[in-house]
Amino acid sequence: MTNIRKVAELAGVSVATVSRTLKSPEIVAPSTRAKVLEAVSAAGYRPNLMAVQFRSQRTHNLVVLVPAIANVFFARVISGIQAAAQQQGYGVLLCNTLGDEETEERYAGMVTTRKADGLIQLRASNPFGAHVFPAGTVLPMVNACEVLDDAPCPSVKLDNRAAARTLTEHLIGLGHRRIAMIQGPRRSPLTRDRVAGYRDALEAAGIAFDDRLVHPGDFTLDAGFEAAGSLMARGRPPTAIFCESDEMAIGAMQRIKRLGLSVPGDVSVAGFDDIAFSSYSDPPLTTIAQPAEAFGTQAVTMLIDLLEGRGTTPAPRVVLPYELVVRGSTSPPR
Amino acid sequence: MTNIRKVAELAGVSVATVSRTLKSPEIVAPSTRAKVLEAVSAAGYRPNLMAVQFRSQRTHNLVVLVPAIANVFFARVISGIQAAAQQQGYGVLLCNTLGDEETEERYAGMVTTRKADGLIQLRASNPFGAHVFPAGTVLPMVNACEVLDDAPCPSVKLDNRAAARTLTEHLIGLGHRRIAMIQGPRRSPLTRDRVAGYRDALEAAGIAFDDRLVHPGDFTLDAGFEAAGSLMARGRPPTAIFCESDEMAIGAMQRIKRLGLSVPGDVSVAGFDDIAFSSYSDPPLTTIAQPAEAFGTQAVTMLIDLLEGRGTTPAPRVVLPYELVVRGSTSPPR
DNA sequence: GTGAAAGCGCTAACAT
DNA sequence: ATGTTAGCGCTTTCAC
Repeated sequence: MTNIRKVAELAGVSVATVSRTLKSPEIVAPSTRAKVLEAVSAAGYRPNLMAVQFRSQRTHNLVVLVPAIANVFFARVISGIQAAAQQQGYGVLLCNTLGDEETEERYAGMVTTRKADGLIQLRASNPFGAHVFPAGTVLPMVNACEVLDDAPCPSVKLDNRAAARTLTEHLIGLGHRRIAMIQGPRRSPLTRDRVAGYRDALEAAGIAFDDRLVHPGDFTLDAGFEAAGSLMARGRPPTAIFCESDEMAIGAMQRIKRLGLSVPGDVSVAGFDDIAFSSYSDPPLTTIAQPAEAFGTQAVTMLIDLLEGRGTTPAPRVVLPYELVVRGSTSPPR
Repeated sequence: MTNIRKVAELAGVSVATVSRTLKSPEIVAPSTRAKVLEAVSAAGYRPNLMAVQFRSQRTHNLVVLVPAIANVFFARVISGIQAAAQQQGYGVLLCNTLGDEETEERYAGMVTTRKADGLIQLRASNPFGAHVFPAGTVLPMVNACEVLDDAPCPSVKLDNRAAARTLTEHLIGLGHRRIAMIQGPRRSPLTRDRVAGYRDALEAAGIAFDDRLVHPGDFTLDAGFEAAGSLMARGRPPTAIFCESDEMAIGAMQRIKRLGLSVPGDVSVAGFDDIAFSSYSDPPLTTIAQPAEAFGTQAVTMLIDLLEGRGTTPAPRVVLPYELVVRGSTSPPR
């Protein structure tokens, strides 16, 4: 492999001069610079980043912990992360955790073993829990999307409670009183906050909360399909269903249609996320739009700030805006 | 940071012994081993992978070039890649290229600058085109999904021609004669092979190819929606549409329904990929199922074989199986 | 403005 | 079985 020494020989200068020419061209004499640059291209020299990393003790890599890469919403977040990282000179080490804590901790080891400089966690859990960090050090991590209440690091999220309240109010405004909810995983802060928003709206409208109208799920198409089946099998089925993800909403709509009912004629359905498929579902889905890519770019920016010593105290807690998108899947009840 | 020297001091042995204890425990005396392991855990020692990489000249990272991370099919391939890489001790550096050649070449630089050991390319293009490799070296790369005809490296793909023929035969078998096709990008080998399969089937059935029935697209929902609009506006619209991706098929179905027509009553629609949404579309989509995750795991295995000197000549060209999945979106024409 | 040299943490060749 | 040491490629003092 052609290294800096070869280039130095070729240019008739010292390795230090080659290094300087490449890193701070302005401090070498123009004539030397020309010689060196010519030698660099003559030799087809590319700096060995392993050595650079080793020397500088910085990999310029970020680990990203994703519960499910194939989830359409997360895929958009990852796109945002990758674009922002690339733009700031960082690589992205992608890890699919399936929401498993042990797996997350194992991947977090990439930071403690210096394979990456920092980590972005898209789930509400601290993967460094078991890792030892020198006291007084800031955790090289940012928490995004599903955020810990007391995240020991910067975080980016949505005001899920307000968003869920907005969506529920939309349904109530249409005249619905029996509004079901297909939720995310029970222990997720996402679920907790959105349920809180849902209850806020019910309460404000004087509608009693009925726990037979809530059903847990896991954000997938299958979960929505199944949950809609049990909800519609109730004695007094709901006239509207609020799903905590668009995927569940699409699954739910399909189940309702297979029961011979119509959306929104018999049941209104609303989702959360605004994925691309939601504009093309039948009917198009009413939902809460989240700025998925922005979660990624914001998380990257905050993490790099942290890594490069531009972090602030207290850690920033960014809340991104949502938007209610009304489409054809919601209408007044019969 | 606690390094191997600290551990050696703590255990009262040399750094070499610590290294050996960690790499080949069996060659150190049991008593020494115990001392060292204790020191390791007492010091909370984690080997510095930057140094290991530098020393061994191997990063154990793979670069993955994806045209579009947010594409549901690719997301599944990436899941497969990540799982296999992780399992074999490699990290995945994910790069979103948007199909841009310059971007691909820039990312390929991660291999020439030794930030990664090898590369998986999911598009039919050699990103090392402009990079200089020592003559006689094998390119540290594998080409998957959309594969170059003369890929200078191992490859994994589908028999797209046969799959497209199978799907077209299904439509012909139902009685369709005017079968449109919404294609992928014009210059993609995927498009070329699938069009060839489509024409094979037409020809075998004695149906003349009509180029007014083919329409280019780019695999997205939007493209399917638009293309279906123009196809149905023809004087003699098709009775069936074969879409080169499920996303385009879902977009097309939605457009057809908005025209007041029914699927499959007025027009049958078929897709390609078998993404999760296709089971939940209305009607559920007839399609060609591809083993998306398997593309990823196969690509990783071949690449690591190559990197670790287990590559074979000639380079393996793997063809994965497809399956026709018949659902409700196709039926005999009126 | 340029060169000489130390040293980042680790592994492996060699010596004992 | 264990220790000593060179050296991977680079950046950065410190001299001149």
